[in-house]
This record gives sequence, structure tokens and C-alpha cells, in this order.
Amino acid sequence: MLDQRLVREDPKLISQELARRGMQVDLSEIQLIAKQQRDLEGKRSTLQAEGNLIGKKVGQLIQKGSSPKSNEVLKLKEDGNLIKQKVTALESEEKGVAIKLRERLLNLPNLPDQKCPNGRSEKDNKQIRTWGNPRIEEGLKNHWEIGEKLGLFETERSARIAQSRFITLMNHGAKLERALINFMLDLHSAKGYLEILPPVLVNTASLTGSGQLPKFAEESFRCEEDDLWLTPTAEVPITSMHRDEILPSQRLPIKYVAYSPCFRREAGSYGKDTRGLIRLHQFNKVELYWFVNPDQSEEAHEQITSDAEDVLKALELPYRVIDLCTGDIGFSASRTFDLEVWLPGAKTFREISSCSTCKDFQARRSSIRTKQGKINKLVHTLNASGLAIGRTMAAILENGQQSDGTVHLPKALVPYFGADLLKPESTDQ
RNA sequence: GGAGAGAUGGCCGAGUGGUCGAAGGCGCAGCACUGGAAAUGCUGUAUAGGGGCAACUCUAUCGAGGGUUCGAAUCCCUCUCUCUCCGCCA
Repeated sequence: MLDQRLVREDPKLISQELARRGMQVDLSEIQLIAKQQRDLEGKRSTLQAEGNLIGKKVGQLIQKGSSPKSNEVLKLKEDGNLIKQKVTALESEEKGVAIKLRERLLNLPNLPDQKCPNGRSEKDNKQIRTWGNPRIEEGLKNHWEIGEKLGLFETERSARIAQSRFITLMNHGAKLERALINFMLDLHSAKGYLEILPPVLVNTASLTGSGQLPKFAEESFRCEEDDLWLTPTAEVPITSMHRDEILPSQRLPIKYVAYSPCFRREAGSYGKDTRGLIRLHQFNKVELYWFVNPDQSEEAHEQITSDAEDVLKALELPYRVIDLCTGDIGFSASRTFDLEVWLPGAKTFREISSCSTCKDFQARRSSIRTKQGKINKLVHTLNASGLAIGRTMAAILENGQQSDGTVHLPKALVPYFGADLLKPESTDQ
């Protein structure tokens, strides 16, 4: 959410910055609403001050022995009633305006960072750096071909169990998924991240707090009868961990690592990535999340990105880092670095982690502040996948594939998986 | 699911119609005392919004929403949540 003070005082700046996202937003109306709200509040509180004074006078008179039915008291009561009527009217008007204002504000995305490169689509994203040597050969297989041959997962039966875009991992596939989750959690915990395992059903306030609602309701699965939603990312429950809190400045930064399953409806992506592990309604992810002092979010952004990169390095997976342009960053983000892993079978780089700074955008929606001296300031929040597990498995399969049909596993995984090679097993059911 | 109890500031806890944003304690911060500390003493210590260069000031907030009243933490209604016991259950 944007600061309503900024909306009142400098709407031009907002429309200018949103234009960098490719949005043409006329803020004159919302500015008007914001001003209206403040004027009503001013009028109302002045009136209330008068009313309070009358109340005090009546109390004093009665305590000094005046009769509650004396003319003086009756006159004051009458005045009080008059004011009460006016206040009630103003209040209901103010409430309506405030709700309208909040609605509008909740639908506006974050302002892009000054350093976020201008652009209209992913074509305008900037590559920052690359790591590793992408394996480029003809005849390499896609990860689902490898996985199916090795009996790692089951696609068709999963559609029977649930729908398309669900997967059932089996045998070594299930074990590899588990190994990856544990490996990543351990790697990040060792760096000082506090591990949490949050609820995956979250309420409407949580989804609103991190920015998924109200605008993207069609992206999440919903349990209508309970006002609960399946979380699309652990970012949602983690943000709400500290909703409505004031965090002591010396406690910051707070760094969490969370494993959670994630659920996305993937509305509007019919026919895209229908095979394999890339785009599923349910997938596993290890998420990194920071709450920081507002003046430290830029360094934090570099650091959280580098922490996510460390996973790819440890897994020996070539990747590149992309600075998303203003037209491609998400709703809550101010700046985003995507990590894209090389998939030699698909001969392409695929997003495997999104590292964003939301600055005070989520903090304002969720009311998360920190005390700096006497002043309370909104904290800044950052999140990064560290990493998406399914896509990591896809990358491992495609990068580690060998001509004999086996898959070589990165050394770092051996203690978790128990072997350095995936091969067809006779234990298949 | 059944029965009961409760929700007050960072925490504990008092307050059942009048000047209460709220006693007292704990915690925290500053000052004094000390060689330094402990102990002690004094002072200060909620949040949001508005006005003012500032000192400061106005309004709201005692789980949430409504009502009664000139006036509500206190009375009435509705809801939510928490706790205890019983039942069921991974």
C-alpha cells in the first residue's frame, strides 16, 4: 500500500512512477477522496471536542450539587444531543470515504525503485551476471522424459487423484524432493536464518497484507466456508507473523527460512508448461524472508539474493541473475532480481527464484513497524525463493543427465540423498 | 460438539456511569548516588490521525461492531478470540 500522505501531497510523483510500470493512472480522484477523508476527520474531531467539553461541564455541575433537571443542565444536554447528531452524520460519511480510500489504495501496486530499469516487458530485463558454464549439447532430454524413465514421478495418475497440473512423486523422486528441502533448510539455517514451518491455510487479512488480495483473488485456492485460502507462497504467512507488531530496532534484521507447499491456480496459463515439474498447482518451496530497518533494505536485497544464489552454486547449477524491468516486477515489489537456472534439455534459462524488496509496501498493509528513537517507522520486507524445489529437481535432472540414462547428482546432495547417481530401479511397483 | 470462565498499556493487574489514556507493580530509558556495579531514589515511558516552526495541542483507541446516555473501560445487544472441563480425534 502506498502512503496516503503521498497521495494527498504528491500524486504527480505516484502517477509518474506508476507510468514506469506501464500504467496510466489518474490519481486526481483518489487524491480528492484522501483530502475529503482528512477534512471530514478534522470537522468531526472539532465537533467531538465541543461535545466532550459539554459532557465535562454537566458532570461538574452535578457534582457541585446542581439538579440534573436545572435549566442550565437541561440546556447543556440539549446542546450535547445536537452535537451528537452532527457527529453521527459526519462519522458515517467519513467511514464511507475511508473505506473507499482504502479500497483504492489496496489496488495500487508498489512504486518501482529508482534503480529498477525502465521497460515494458521481460524483453527489457537486464542481465546482471551469470555463473557456471551452461551445458549445450544436442540430444539432451527434457526433465520429464528423464523423470518418467527413472520412475521419479507420476503424471497421469495424479490427474486422476486431483487434476492436471498436479504431480505425485515416487520412489527416488520423492526421496530427492525431501533431500532438496532438507539440504536447503540446513544451508540457510547455518547462515543464521530462523527456520519456521507456517500454516498453509491463511486468512484474508494475511493475503491482503502481503499484496495478493484484493487484486489477485483468482490466483489463489479458497476455502469459502472458513475465510481461508491455500497459501500461494510462504511469503504470505511469514509477513503476517509480525502483522500489527512493533519490532524493537535491535532485533532487526529478522531472517526466516520456511519450507511450505505452495498452491496456485495458474489462471491464464492454460497450455503453458503442461508437462513436468515447471508449472503445477501445488509445489514445494523453501522461502527466505527478511524484516529490516528501512535504511538497510538495499544491502539486504543484495544479501538475500546472494543467499539464494548459494543454493544454485552448491548444487552446481549454472544460472544467470536478471534485474527485472519496471514492466515485469510484481505488484508488491519495488525491485526484483530473478535467478534463472539453465535447463539444457529445454535449452533455456528458467526462473527458479525471485528475490524482491517490497520496501514498506507490505509493512504498511500489514502494519509492521520498528521503533527508531521515539519515532515508529515501517520496516522493510524482502523475500526470495531459496529455491523452488520442483524446478530445482528439473534442473538437476537435465543438468546431470548422462548418455546411459542415469543422472549424476551434485556432491552437496549426497549426504541427504545417500547416493550420487540416479538410475532405473528394479524396486518400481 | 456439550458446559463454564475470561479478553484492560511491553508484561502482570486495579478500576462497575463523570474530568480515566486509565491506579499500583514489573520491565525499559534518563538522571542522582558509587572507584565501578548492585541496591536505592527521582523523572520519563502506548498507538494512529489532524493542527503548529516549535513548546505543544485536538480527536480516536480498555478484543471487534452496534446501542443507551450530556457523559461508557464500566450498562445493554451481536460477533470474534482465548482458557478450563467433558466428548471425539491425527
